[in-house]
Formats: sequence, C-alpha cells, structure tokens
Amino acid sequence: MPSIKDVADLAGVGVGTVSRVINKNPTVKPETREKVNAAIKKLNYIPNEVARNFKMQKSTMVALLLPSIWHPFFSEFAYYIEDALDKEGYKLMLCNSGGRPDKEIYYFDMLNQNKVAGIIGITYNEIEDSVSTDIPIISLDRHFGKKITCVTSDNYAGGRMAVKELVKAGVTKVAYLGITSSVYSEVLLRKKGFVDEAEAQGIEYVTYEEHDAVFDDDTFFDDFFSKKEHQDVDGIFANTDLLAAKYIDKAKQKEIYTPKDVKVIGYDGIQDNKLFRPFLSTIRQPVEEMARLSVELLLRKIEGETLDQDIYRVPVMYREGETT
Amino acid sequence: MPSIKDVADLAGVGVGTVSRVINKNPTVKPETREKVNAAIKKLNYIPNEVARNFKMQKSTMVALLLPSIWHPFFSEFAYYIEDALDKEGYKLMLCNSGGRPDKEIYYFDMLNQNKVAGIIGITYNEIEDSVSTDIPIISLDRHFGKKITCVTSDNYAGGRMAVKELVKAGVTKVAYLGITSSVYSEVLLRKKGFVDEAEAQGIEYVTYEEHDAVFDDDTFFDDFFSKKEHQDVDGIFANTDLLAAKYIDKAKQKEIYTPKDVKVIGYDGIQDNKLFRPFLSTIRQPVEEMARLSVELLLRKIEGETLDQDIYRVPVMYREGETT
DNA sequence: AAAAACCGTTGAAACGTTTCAATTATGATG
DNA sequence: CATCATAATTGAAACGTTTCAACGGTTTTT
Repeated sequence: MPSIKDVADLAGVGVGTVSRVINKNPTVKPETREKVNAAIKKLNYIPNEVARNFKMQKSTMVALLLPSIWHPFFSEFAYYIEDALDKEGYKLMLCNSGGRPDKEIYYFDMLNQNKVAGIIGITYNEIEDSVSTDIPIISLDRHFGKKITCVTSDNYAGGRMAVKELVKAGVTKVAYLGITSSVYSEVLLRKKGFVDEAEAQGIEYVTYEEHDAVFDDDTFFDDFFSKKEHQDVDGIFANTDLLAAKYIDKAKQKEIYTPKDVKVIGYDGIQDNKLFRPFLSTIRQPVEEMARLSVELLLRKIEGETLDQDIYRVPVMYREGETT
Repeated sequence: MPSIKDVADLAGVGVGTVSRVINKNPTVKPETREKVNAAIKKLNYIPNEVARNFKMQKSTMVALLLPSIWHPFFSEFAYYIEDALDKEGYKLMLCNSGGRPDKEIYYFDMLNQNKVAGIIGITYNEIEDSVSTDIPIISLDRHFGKKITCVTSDNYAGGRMAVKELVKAGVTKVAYLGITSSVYSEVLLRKKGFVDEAEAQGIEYVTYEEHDAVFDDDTFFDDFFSKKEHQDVDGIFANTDLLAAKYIDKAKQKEIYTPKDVKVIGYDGIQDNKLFRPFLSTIRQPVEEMARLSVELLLRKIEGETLDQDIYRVPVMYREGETT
C-alpha cells in the first residue's frame, strides 16, 4: 500500500503538500496540485482513513444503539439515520443491545474506546452514569437531562389524539393497553394523554398495563378479557402497533371482531407494505423526521454547538387504517 | 485522556509491560501485573482502540452492505450478523446502497479507505472490479468466483419444493411470479427449480417476470391478470414473500381469493409477528443460519484461511401458512 | 566460580497522517 | 538591484499503540 510519503517522493514534493492537495487546501499552486494528482493516480494511492482518524483523535463514525434492528420501527429508523449520516459524510455503526442494561453498558464502553464521534441511543438503562465521557449523545424517547439531548414524538398529543379518534368512530368505553418498563420514558405520556382526553371527553375508560419483564402474550390478554370491567370496552388504544396487532388477533379468537365489535388504534405507524395486515389505524410517529432531526442535532453537538433545548418533540399524526 | 505512557509512569514500569498487561500476555510477573492494573484503575485509563487499529493496520470492523435495512428480510439478517460478529469481538458498520451500483462502488471505496476487516455484501453490481483490494468478502446470493465467497439458500431446491407443495395442495396449473435484475444471481435458480419440478410433475405451468428497473405493482399485475393463459392458474409461486403478498392483495381486488381460488407460496419466510397477515405459506430461508455461516466464513477468511468451497448453499424448508 | 540458560522488563522505532514553524521561491516596490 | 511582502512549500514532531532487539537479574549447569 502506497503512503503519502511515496506520493510525495514520486511527485517530488513534501508530504505536507500532498496532504494539502488531498484535503483540498487552496494554498497550493495549480501546477503542483497537478503533479501530485498525477502521482496519486499513478500509485493508486488512497488515503488511510484509520491513520487520519488516529492523528485527528476523532472519527466520523456514529453509533446507533438500539434494542433490536429486527423490529420494524427500528429498522425504518435506522434506514433514515444511515441515509442522513451518509449525506454528511458520517458512517454508521450498529449495536443491538437487546434492551439489556449490561449489554448497553458494554456497548457504551466499547464506543468510548473506539472514540466514535457520537451516539444515537434507544436505551432502557440509566445511561448517564456509563457516560462519564464527553461523546455527544442523542437519546430517543428518554429524557435524561442537559447533557443528553432527547428526541421523541409528541406522545402526550398522540394519546389524546387516539381517544379523540376513537370517540369520533363512535366508541363508548375506551381501554389503554400498555407494556411498561422500569425506567422513565416519554412513552408514558401516551397514557397520560389518553387519560386526560378521556376525562375531558367524559367517556368511560380503563387502563391495563404489564411490565415488560414479565409480559407474556397469553397471560396478558387472558387476564384482560377475563376482567368484568373490560367486557363493554369497544375502543382500544394500544401502546404500540405490535401490541394492537396482538390484541386484534387475540380478540378474534374470542369472537370479538375489529372493527365491527371494537375499534383499535395503535402507535408507531410502521406498516409500509402489503405484508402487514390488517392495515392498522394508528398514531404515526414521523420516523423519517425524527431520524433526520436526531442526526442534525447530533452533528451540531459534535461541532461543539450547544443546543437550545434538551428535548425535542416532533408532532404525530393520525393515520386511518382498517381497524376503526 | 491518560495514555499508556501515563500508566507506565505511575506504575513505575515500561510501556511495553503495560501493553503486555492489557493484552493479557502471560509473560508478566503477577506482582507487576498487579501494580499496572492498580495504575490503570487509578487513572481511569481505557485503551485507545483507534490507535491500536492504526498500529496494527487492521480493524475489527466488518461492513454489511445491503440495499436497505428497512426491508424485513435484511433487518432480520442484519440482526443475526450483528449478534454473531459481537460474539467474536467484531463490530458492524451498516451501509445501505439502495441497490444502486454507484452507491455500491462508493461504499466499497470508502470501506477500503477505512480498512475494514471484511465485508458482507448483498449487491446488484459487478463488484469484482471495485474490489482490487484484498479485503475478505462474503456475498449473499451472488456467486462471483474464487475470490468472493458466496452464501445462499438452496434456491433450486426451494423452487422444486414450492411446486411439490402446490401440487400436494391440489392445484392444476402453476405460475411463477418473479422480479428479475440485470445481473446473474442464485435467485434465478428458484425459477429453474420451479420449471424442472413442474415438468417432472407433468403439471401445466407458466412463468411471468418483470425487470426490477421497470417493475410497477399495477402494471405488473394488470398485465398478469389480463393474459388468457393465466386465467386458469390456481397455484402461485412468488419470487419473494413481498411479491406474494402483493399478488394476494391484487387478486382479492379481482375477486380471486386465497386460498379458496388460488394457493400461494412465497419465498423468504420473513414473517415473525402478528403484524404480518395473512400468514404466508412460504419457502423459508434459514436466515439465522445464513447469517452465522456468513460471519464464520468471513472471519476464517480474515484469519487467512482458504475456504474449501466458493459457494455455500444452506437448505430451505417449507413453512405452511394460511395461503395454501 | 564462570558460563549458560532463562525470565521479566525496557524503550526506541514504526504505523500514516496532519500541523505548523521555518524556509524558500516569487513578485512587487522604490 | 536591493528590499520587502507574500505565496508556496518543507519536513520534523506528534498522535497512542505494539513489537522486538537488547538488557539485567536470577537460577541452573559445567
């Protein structure tokens, strides 16, 4: 592999000059530039990015740390993250934590050692502690404080919106279905929005939740359907699209049909092709916008800018499907 | 940030010794190791992976180059790739090419400059040329020759299997639906298997394909349904699950119902949750196995081993759903 | 007691780049 | 033509690690 030294020798110039040519520094005479470029071509020289990162003590690698790329929401999110990063000359490193705190910490350590330029994280952990580092971080859906900027959808508005739409569809009693986690997350506002709007509308409502550590499809729904106060529920707002889909499936087994007997609204809006049926009515998070905003904010932090907010909520919208 | 030098000074040893401690080289006296570890802890020293990569002239970064992480098949594949790589201490860099040749080449150049340890690629391009490099490569579904090892599912057997299952389900005339690309790919064997098995079974069959550059849902299916020789088709084998899902949807609009009027089998087996309906009958590629095999082979190439085959075909299986 | 063998340790060199103080070349001015 | 100002170029130093020839100390062998 030819190095910058080889190019310099062949072109009959100093290494500094070659470096300036490569980095498009304008203070180099056109004819010198010519010579250097000729030498570069002749030797088939390509700059060693690793050496450059080393010398500069920084890289253009951004890590995306999420529970699982396999999940449709995250894979769409990752798609836009990569696209946005690439447009700015950054590269994406993908880390699946499985939502496990130990793995999250393990990855944070690794990212530290690897001096990534920044991190976009979707974590279930109290990451502030693992982050003694000064690597810029964007957190999705979880607000930690000044140091870590949070990007999220307007979960509260989404919760209210869901109830409004259910009421508009003519339901008389609504239920909130949720999977909770042991850490605080903006996602909790979906429930708050639901409750507030149900009370504002003066409609009967129940909430029903289970912790993700013990969550099990069968137990969860069997419990739900067996409770007396759930019998007359005819409107469902589920925490996530996946939970909504599971509900619809389970309800069908109990001969409760959607949307005939019960209207269902999910949250996320991840369906984008014919493989996904039924087409859910849902509160759609603007995934692309959230991804691009995350990248934009992260890069601004990397550039050393201080952001004016430490939480950014992007508006959601209702997308009508076949389940209301 | 403390460096190895700082640790050495504090521990009162040479830098070489610290290096040996970090790298678990056994030729260091226990009490020295003790001292060094104490110094490491005291200074909160973490090794600089970038410097190490630089010095070693190699990294532990593996790139996954694919059309789009958004696609369910690729996102499942990526999930297992990341898992397998992480288990071996490697990291994953994700590159979405959009299937565009120019972007594929652009990424290959970039990966070269970044001296990644290896590449796992799902490409639509004649990549041999862009790969003057000696970076080990695994290619999914496309066989290029000795230099690039190919991992694929047994497409031919899959094609035959699909016909066998359709026949078993009682169909009398089968159609192959496919999207083709301009480059050779193992995927073409799905069609060959289909044709061979249809002839072996002595069943009527047609094949119907469109190039991906001009593919359009409406045109494709309107054309398909309008042809006289397609009227009595009652068994469909679609190139991919997504195409199968689209067919089912379009057929429904024409009042051709699945599986009552027509049995449909797809290829891939990407459905894994309740969001995906109907549950397709499909030829399932063992995604996890393919991913782990890809990583295993790649790492063996990275270690300098020469592999005994240049194409590895892993067996597929039939998974019965609701569409046959 | 000298020589040999072994063990543990040392620290300079090297990896390929960028940077910047120093140097040289070029051009303008009086 | 000498002087000065400016433009262009040079190359050593530095980034943090690994490696390895050399070294000193201890034990074993002769």
